[in-house]
Amino acid sequence: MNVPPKTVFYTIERTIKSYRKFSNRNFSRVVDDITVDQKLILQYLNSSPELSQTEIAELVFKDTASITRMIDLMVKKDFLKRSINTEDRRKFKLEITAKGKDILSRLEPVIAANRKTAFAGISEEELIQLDRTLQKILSNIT
Amino acid sequence: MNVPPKTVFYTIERTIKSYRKFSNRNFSRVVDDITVDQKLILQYLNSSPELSQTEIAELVFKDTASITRMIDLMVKKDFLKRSINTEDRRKFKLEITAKGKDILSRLEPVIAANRKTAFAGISEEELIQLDRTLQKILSNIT
DNA sequence: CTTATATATTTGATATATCAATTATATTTG
DNA sequence: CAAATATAATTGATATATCAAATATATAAG
Repeated sequence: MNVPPKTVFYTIERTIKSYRKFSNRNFSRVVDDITVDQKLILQYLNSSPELSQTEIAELVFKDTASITRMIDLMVKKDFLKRSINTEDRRKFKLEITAKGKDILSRLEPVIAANRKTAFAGISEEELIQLDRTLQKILSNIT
Repeated sequence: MNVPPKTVFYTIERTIKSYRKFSNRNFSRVVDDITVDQKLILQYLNSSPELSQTEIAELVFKDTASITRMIDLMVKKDFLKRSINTEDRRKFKLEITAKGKDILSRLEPVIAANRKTAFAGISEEELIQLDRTLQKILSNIT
């Protein structure tokens, strides 16, 4: 017997983990060696190039230590270039490399296709409702 | 402008991460040094004492390598006892220690209170709908 | 200006996640 | 039965998560 109040978080967890795996699998068909989170960082930097590492950390719900290490790796893989920010020498300037931009453009259609597959047979209204319920939960616990 | 089809996974991720933090915070008021996942393993073993490590891994959506290490730790912390399973010598018998049982009993009310807080103002019907939508997404991607 | 405080990032320690390879034991098949 | 295959768990390598402490720079307060 499944009682949603007792199992909803279980289902949420399962959904997000499955989606991560699903996305990673599809990404790896098009691009080598990039994770969902690295792609997300590229996307954020692409639309807001002035983001600091701390701001990125907030956006992706990780702490700054994780971001430091992820960006180290992304620099090593030549997705990003890190240089000193002369405005505020505590920060860095993060730039997407040509390789990073290429990857991003090749991933865009995959991202769209992933969503389409995931939401097949689910109406816009139903997604709005899903979002609304999750927002309620969020505001209850934060 | 927030378009749920593009942001729902973001919200799902945020919700589950916040709930994890919220739970961990509340657990640590009652018990020292236990994580949400370790608690979950204790709960599963409590209701199904014959579970193998592989079965536990499936239940908590982790791989067997993670479970090996988590259980190592839980044995070290005296939450669990690991002994050879004479029926099938590839497996182990996992038993909850007295300390583990005590922890579990002290956490039960916290778990119930966590859910109550998280779901305040959300009807049973709404939770069922949430669950239903997530199940649809799951079946689309697996 | 100088001290105190705040902010941005890094580093170290420890836990967890994931993949691939390995070991030990069980089961199947020829 | 012996060889092949399958299953359970471990180990090693690498990435990530999290906390606390450290470092560097900026800003505020006296």
